[in-house]
This record gives sequence, C-alpha cells and structure tokens, in this order.
Amino acid sequence: MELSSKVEIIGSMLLKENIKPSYARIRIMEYLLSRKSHPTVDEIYTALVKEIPTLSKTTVYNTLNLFVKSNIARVITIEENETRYDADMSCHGHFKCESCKAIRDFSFKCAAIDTSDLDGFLIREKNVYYYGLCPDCLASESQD
Amino acid sequence: MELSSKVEIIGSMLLKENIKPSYARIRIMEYLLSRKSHPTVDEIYTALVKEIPTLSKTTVYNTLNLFVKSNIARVITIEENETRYDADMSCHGHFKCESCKAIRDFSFKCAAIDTSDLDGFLIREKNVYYYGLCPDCLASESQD
DNA sequence: AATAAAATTGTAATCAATACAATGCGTATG
DNA sequence: CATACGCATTGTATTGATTACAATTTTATT
Repeated sequence: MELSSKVEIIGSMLLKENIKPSYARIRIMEYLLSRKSHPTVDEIYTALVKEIPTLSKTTVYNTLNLFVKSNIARVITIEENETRYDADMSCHGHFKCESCKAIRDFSFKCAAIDTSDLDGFLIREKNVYYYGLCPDCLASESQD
Repeated sequence: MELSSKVEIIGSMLLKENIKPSYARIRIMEYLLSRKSHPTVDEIYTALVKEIPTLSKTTVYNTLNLFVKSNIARVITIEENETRYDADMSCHGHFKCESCKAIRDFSFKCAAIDTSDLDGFLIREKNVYYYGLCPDCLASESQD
C-alpha cells in the first residue's frame, strides 16, 4: 500500500478517537501497525527521525501516551527496563525468547482463562507474557 | 510462627538452592513470603532497614536478583515504572486496580491457555496481568 | 491576516537500577 | 589461636528511561 493512502486510513482512525491526525502521530501509528516488533520509544524515534528530521523524542513519548489513553495502543511491560508498544489491540499473548530476546505474538482464547477469582471485578485489559526459548535457540543450545 | 524457626526453615530453603543463608537474605525472603503484597525494592528496604540498620539498598537489589536467578522468586512487571517481586512460584495471575493501585493474586488453570501457536517453544515462565477496577472502587465510582 | 488553541521541541530534572571499588565477615587452614 | 581467603555487604557514582516544563512552531478559526 502506498504511504499516501495509509495516511488517509490512519488519519480517519485517529479522528474517530478525537485525536488530531498530525503528521508525526500518523507516522508513529503507521510504524506501530506496520511491524509486529513491539518497538521501544527509542526504536520508533531512531527509525522515524531519518524521515522527519525535526521529530523529538518527547513527541514520541507524548504520542504513545496519548494512544494508550485512547485505547488504540497498549503498553508491553515484558521487559524490566524498557517499555514497548503494540497497536494490535486484539487478544493475544507475547512470548520473549530469553536467548535471542525476540518477542513474538501468540494467540490464545481469552475466554479460556477462568477468572472466577475475580467475580465482581471489572477487567479492562489483559496482558499475557511467556518467557523461554524459541525453536532456533533451543536447537543451537542442544548442540553445545 | 516465631522468627527463630522461620529463620531455620528459610535458611534450609536457601541452602537447597546453593545460596548462603545470610541474615539479610533470610529476612528479605521472609518478607517476601510473609506478605502477598508483591513489594518493590523500596518497600522491602524501608521495612527491613528499621530492624537491620546496616542494610543497604544495593543488598536488596543483589539479593532479589539472586533469588530470581535461582527461581525462588519472580519479577512482576505489572507496572511500567517499578519492579515488584513475588516469592509465590505457583501458577497464578495478578490483577491491578487502576483506581486504588492495589495488586491482587488470582488463580486460573495454567493449562487452560492453549499455546499451539508456541509448538516447538520451550516455555519457562508465564506472567498473566489483568487491569481494571476492584469491587470497592467500582462501587464508589458508580455513586458519582 | 490576526488571533487563539494545540502540537512539537529541547533542556533539565527525576528516579529506578546497575557498576564498581572498598569494607566487613565467616570459614577453612595451618 | 591466628591468619588468609572468599564471599557478602556497603556506599557512592553512574547510567538510562521517562517526565516536567517553558518556549517555539504549527494549525485552525474568524
């Protein structure tokens, strides 16, 4: 898809949430949507500043916080030191390989988690993080 | 239970993991076990320094990292800015009330999460975080 | 074009976490 | 019993992500 049509689609998506579709906001959302990598603020900034030289890191922070408040992105705290962001709001889990550090989505049936312990609670968001070894790292480890 | 017998029990628990049962380590593990509050480093330090005046915050950090590496405690990254610790290694989830900020355990059947997406992966750890409103905050909110 | 409102920017400040060198303590050895 | 070694602890300095905030720029409105 061309960038120009992406801009329109994301622009109207932001308008629906009463967010002014500024160029920076559109590009940041476009970056989030176009890759499943759950980037950090630094990754987003480093990638986009090449094309938007005036971009500041504060804007990236502001924009992501705005997206999270508006429920069109969510925070991934799978790591202790750095916050990651994900614009995929569907129910899915995140797996982090402790060897190669890659983070991967996986699907599961949200309703399958029995939460009778939380009767009377209002559940707004669910984050599921798994840790372990991916098949590649598993294979190279067993060779040692 | 008296502190003296706790010291012995936790001491042998640490020895099993090849961790020298120093007084600081025993008291930090005792603190983790005695409350389900998933304390932060600061909470642990502030509570224990009253009884162990020589305690340093670095020791709390070192000790918790050691516990995590030895798999007798785990990191709770339910919050963006602060790391919490939990010595309950059984399968359970954590619920955080976005209003009163309290964190609460809840149980669920770990096996109920279908992970066919992760066939071939070695899963070592699972963290399940839910966010929302607890019954108390829900009640006081609906009064407004 | 003029004004107001909102977005963006850059710098400074905050704060959790780590690095590291120095000190203290316990255990084993002679 | 004294000494030496290894490990635990300590305190300070540093790092690095995030936020605060005031100044500037951009956008929208009349």
